[in-house]
Amino acid sequence: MTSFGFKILKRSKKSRARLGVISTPHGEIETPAFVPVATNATVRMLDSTEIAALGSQVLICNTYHLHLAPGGKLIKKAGGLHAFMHWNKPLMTDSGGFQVYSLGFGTDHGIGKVLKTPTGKTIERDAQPVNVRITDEGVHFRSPIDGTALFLGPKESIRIQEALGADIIFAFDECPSPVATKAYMRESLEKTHRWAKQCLEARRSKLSALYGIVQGGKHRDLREESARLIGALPFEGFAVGGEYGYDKPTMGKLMGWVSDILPEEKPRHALGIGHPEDFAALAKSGMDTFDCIAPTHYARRGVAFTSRGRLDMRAKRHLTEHKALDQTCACDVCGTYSRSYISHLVRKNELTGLKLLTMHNLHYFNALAAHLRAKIKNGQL
RNA sequence: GCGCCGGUGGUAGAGCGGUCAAUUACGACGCGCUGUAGACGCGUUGCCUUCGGGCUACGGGGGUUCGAAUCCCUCCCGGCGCA
Repeated sequence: MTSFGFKILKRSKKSRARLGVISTPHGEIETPAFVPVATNATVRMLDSTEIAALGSQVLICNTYHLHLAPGGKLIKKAGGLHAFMHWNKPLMTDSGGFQVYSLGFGTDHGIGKVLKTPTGKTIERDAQPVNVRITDEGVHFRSPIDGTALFLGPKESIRIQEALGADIIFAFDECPSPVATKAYMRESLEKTHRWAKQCLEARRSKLSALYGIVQGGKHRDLREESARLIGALPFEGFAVGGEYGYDKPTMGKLMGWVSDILPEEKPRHALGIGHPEDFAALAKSGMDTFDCIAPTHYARRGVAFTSRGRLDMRAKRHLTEHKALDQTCACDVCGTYSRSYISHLVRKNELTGLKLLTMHNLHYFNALAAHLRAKIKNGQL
């Protein structure tokens, strides 16, 4: 069994981009890599064999959700997450830090972590979400499904993640809201930093590589401070979380500033960013892996990502188009089925339609990442 | 032929004298979604509009009433029962 490692094969002369390989006990990840999201130990609509066939190298599952059901203990008894879901390639688990936001202020304000239009809302220092209580020690959750109470702090998150046994696990952080004031951000950041150290102390095994998380919102000073502090801790890799400003250029710049501070020889993961138009910016700002729900989430809403942009397959016009979803795509779905057929399935709420879109989108995202690697290799990025 | 029940917007199906252009669901159309609570959420869905409102509508016709999708008469159509 190989242990964790990261090798940089090539550094771009034009940007911070690098071509690399992450080694894990369950195999290698060629980077930059896109990481599909498998929250409940499944990429929705697909089984593990199908996921692998679409070119996915690594998945990210969720500590909060898997702890609620079926529970870390059960999964451990099943032989760990890999055996449980029959996925023998690399796995990551998110720490539950995102749920601090998504089930907290995110739900309260009805917004995601990327804000395109101002909401007029702000979160002042010491404010608390409705269904989540954030304390210095950790976070008290209440499941939106059945009200189950769950406390997650750095120690709890690490315990659960070690029981799940992913190859890469993440420190427990607070993902702050994009509408938080800087005063709130400052305090949140200090919490995240304390928790990062506590996560390192809580580790019992080195079977899983532990990534520290840089926060700081859209504030350059906070981001840099966070990168210096987290980057100096003995994590095997690093992640950047939270929001990165309203526009893409800002995101690229902020990511780049963080990259410049983080230790160069360790891998970097961008948490929850990765629409197709973000890929190049992520790689150029020095990110090695990044996960995003976009391909799977949008597929279940009937949207295909293609080389010519998003296609809403619910639109009637696709019903009469007998060509492939994306004529330049090499995936089985595009090689087999027509837009017309897929549109028909989606419009009739047939799950097969959503499945086909999930497959295509995942292939598309994975191919996009492969293309990125090729460009770095050829000195084009 | 007699008796009973029923005919409402794209569909199903509420309403049963004013607050009804008509609840609701589905459908249709549009918008949103970036470490997934969510095969989801939001909006529009008779026609016209200077956005104040105006017009035409609840099988057809006629009546009662200040006022009818709602009550009465009649015709047409459907279901059930008896001949």
